Amino acid sequence: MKYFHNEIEKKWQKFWAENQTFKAENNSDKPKYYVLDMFPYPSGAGLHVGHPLGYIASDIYARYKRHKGFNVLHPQGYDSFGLPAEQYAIQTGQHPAKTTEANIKTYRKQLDRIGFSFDWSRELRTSNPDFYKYTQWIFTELFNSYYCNIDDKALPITELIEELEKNGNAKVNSPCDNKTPQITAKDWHNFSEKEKQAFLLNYRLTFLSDTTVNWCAELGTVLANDEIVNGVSERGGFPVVQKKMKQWSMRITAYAQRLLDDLQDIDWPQPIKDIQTNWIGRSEGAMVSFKIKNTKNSFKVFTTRPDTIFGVSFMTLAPEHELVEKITTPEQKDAVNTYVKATAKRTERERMSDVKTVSGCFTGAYAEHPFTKEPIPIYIGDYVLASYGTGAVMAVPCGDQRDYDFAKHFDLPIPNIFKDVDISESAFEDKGNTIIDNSDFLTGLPYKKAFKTIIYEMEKQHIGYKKINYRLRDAVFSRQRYWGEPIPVFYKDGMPQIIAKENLPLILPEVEKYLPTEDGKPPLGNATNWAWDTIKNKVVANELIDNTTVFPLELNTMPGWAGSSWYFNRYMDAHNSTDFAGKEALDYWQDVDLYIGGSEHGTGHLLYSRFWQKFLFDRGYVSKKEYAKKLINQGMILGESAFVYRDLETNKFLSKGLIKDKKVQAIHADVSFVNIANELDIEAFKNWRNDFKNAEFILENDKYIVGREVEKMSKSKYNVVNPDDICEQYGADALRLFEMFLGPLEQSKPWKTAGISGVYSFLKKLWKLYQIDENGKATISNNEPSKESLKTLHKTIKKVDADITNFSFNTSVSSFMIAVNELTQQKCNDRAVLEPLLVLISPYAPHIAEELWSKLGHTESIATAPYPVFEAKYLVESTKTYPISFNGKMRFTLDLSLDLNKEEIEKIVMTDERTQKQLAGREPKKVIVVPGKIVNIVG
RNA sequence: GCUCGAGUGGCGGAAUUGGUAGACGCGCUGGAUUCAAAAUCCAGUUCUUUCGGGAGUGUGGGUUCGAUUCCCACCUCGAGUACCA
Repeated sequence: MKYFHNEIEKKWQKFWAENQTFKAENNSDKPKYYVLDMFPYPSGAGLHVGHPLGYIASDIYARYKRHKGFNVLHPQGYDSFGLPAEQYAIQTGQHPAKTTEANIKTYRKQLDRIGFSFDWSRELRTSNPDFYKYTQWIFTELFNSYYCNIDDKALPITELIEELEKNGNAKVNSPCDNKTPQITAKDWHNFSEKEKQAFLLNYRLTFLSDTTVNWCAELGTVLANDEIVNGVSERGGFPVVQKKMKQWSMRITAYAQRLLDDLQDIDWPQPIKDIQTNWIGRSEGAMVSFKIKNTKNSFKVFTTRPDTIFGVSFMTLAPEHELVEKITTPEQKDAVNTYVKATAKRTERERMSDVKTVSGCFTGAYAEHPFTKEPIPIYIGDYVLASYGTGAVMAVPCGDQRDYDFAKHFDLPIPNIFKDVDISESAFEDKGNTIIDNSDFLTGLPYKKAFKTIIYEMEKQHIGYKKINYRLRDAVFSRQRYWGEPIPVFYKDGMPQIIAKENLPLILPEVEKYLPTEDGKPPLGNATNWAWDTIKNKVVANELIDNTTVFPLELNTMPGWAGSSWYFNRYMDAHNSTDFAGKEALDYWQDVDLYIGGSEHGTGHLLYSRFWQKFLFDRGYVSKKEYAKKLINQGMILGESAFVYRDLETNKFLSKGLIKDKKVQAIHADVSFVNIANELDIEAFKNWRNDFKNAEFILENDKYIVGREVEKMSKSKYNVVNPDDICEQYGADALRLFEMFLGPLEQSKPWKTAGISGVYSFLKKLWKLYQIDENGKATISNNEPSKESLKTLHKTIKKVDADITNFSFNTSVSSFMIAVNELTQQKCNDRAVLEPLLVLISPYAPHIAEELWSKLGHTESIATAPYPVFEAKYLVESTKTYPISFNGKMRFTLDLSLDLNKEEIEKIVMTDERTQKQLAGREPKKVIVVPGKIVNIVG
């Protein structure tokens, strides 16, 4: 009987679905194991061959763990809110829900063909009200919480209110302590309700504030820092400008230190940890106050080099700094105004592209040096960012290159405060062991000592204090879009109010237009009836609302990362209708044991989700402060684009070898028109697009040879390979094996369809090995297998088991090939070998394994079979490698078929040339030989 | 600029973490089978050679009896980040 992958695969996919083979129970005697993929955004283009790479790896692992006796949770769902569906809706008028639904159907069909062991009964979609009900609920919980720096955790806001009533905010240092004014209990009592609400916004973990945001006019929305790449929007590549807007933000900065510290506890790839560490950007330094001469004003600066304070020769404020207006002298007013306006106009991108141009303006004001009392001129300059530190710096030109350049440009003094250091060309930025000079009481001290001394002195004289600063910013949470979770907030007296849990979800309304309203409100502003209905009938039915002063509902929606910040908890109890997940389920599944997905989410999803988990942990809703123990980033599968070359003179297409030094235009040709030998199917190409219909080709050796280049797989490059086609032609098992065989999981690698013939012929050989007769039964013997066959089997068990543990799936595929070749040669047909082998292969190629398993007479799915145990005794047969330990290690390979005893092995080892070299004439005191393990020579 | 990561045949990539470099697959060459093709099977395939060998894991040094693996410097490529005081 021949191997027909199509029949087999369809049959078993149906079997698994009908028997719910992979449905996970929320309790079991078995230990739990949770394998999670980053769920896909269902785009209109469908899956290409690169997408399933991570899913295949996680599926192999999930199936492996089931064989190993674990109760495995392996769910899948869709991140179904997002911008592309909305943009498509704007263009075509199609409701995003409809296109999303259609896309999900395509995705599901494609995924099903690959034979994943997902528990689809737990499928979730972030755009589903059943799901976003809890996304909204978490938002309200964040709103109702503050970060307590004493307990170092989030607490209910009610506890803060109690404290304010008793003691004011003297004790509760908010993370935003720069801006929050100190109040007493009396102040609090004197506040009006509105003032109280406004004050609490300084503490809530999600809060409304006027912030400078990245505004993208083309997309009509604000963007978070991680949604901007090279100064333009990640999606679409549109320009982004800075703009002040009233926005919801998430106070992720409150968690900066814990997000940093807890990286130590999780087994995540080092690059991701590095990325997050850099993004959080912790730096230690000091906050220093400077008085402004002849006024009562003062301002603070943050510096990482307080030890260089005697090298300050000017101060620089960000052009947006609030003091600029107050301190600028009348003579400088015009110049300053011009400069401030000019910088405001520049986009982020322009600012970035000319970082070398020094610009700034003198304010006319002077600060007072806190120690020497000397006057220091105050400048403004756009190299100082309003959003970092205090938006002001003390400039030490001898110790900072930017200050140095600024000083040179404006001809300001550059006092040298480093001993024996030349600063005539550039600033000296090394800390090292430099000795501080010309610095009053710091003179003669090395960096570290000077740092400590100056902070001690500052704190003593109330000039400044030690301070840790983070680069991380609070995450802007509002989006002026339609296709996202509505923010569950209404406004009363201008102050935001939360919609209670029992009134959630706040359903996304239908709108006629997906564009902003005419008066510039977000798309939800088109749904006036929805807003009023929600308010009156549901939200505050018993409250009297002043229709004139209250705008009913928040019209912004949540950003794309809201749903993905907690979805992993929902899978644990996906159908719970009263809570985001039941306590029992949460306690049972705890956290994700293995998470697989792309590294491009390092500063987005992978950071935000850790933040939300910590918050849920603080408030007692989940039991783990990190949600994923281990993370693996799968690499990208790249496409191999094909190019045809149009001669710019004759307009004819030249075969690759004929280009020489002619001027040609390279044009992407669809890769499906090209065969293994890089020959183009000219007819197919002509019929492809109208403008190629009458194309003329100049051939070499009667063939048109295309050029090839490895690029990202994308529709516009016509290099996309569809997994459906591969499944049709070679089968899902071949696709799975091949994707793994392509190379290490975490590396990027090009896809070459030609290579799949290797794994395909492996599957055919495997099939042949079981000798299926005309009745569809395997020819199998129940005899004792040969020693060789047992050796092959156990060697393979050992290797594959180690491979899976190390996630090097590529080498196990090699091992399978070797095993099948050897067993074929040995003419092995023994049940005791062929059955365990099938279990080994089953995670990788589940369909063929199931089919052969059933042909061996089993009625249960192979998925429930236990993983075979490796027995060392079968490997110590012919040769064995012996490591020798003596000032290092040495390995020996001895032929054990000779059945050597201890003494004989010792003799061989001792007379060996390498041993003699190692001993270099010395006599060994003792030679320890442990057969099968180690040879130890004690010198 | 800073921070990571990687350089091994024609190609994708192995190498038990310091012990016979190039497993396995693709491709290529030759052969068997076939009227022929596909499919399948067998042999070969790092380079060089006067057939004894010699060289060889980006380059140059070092440690070691022994280095693709460890250390130092450099070159190239990739990723992240970008005026963060």
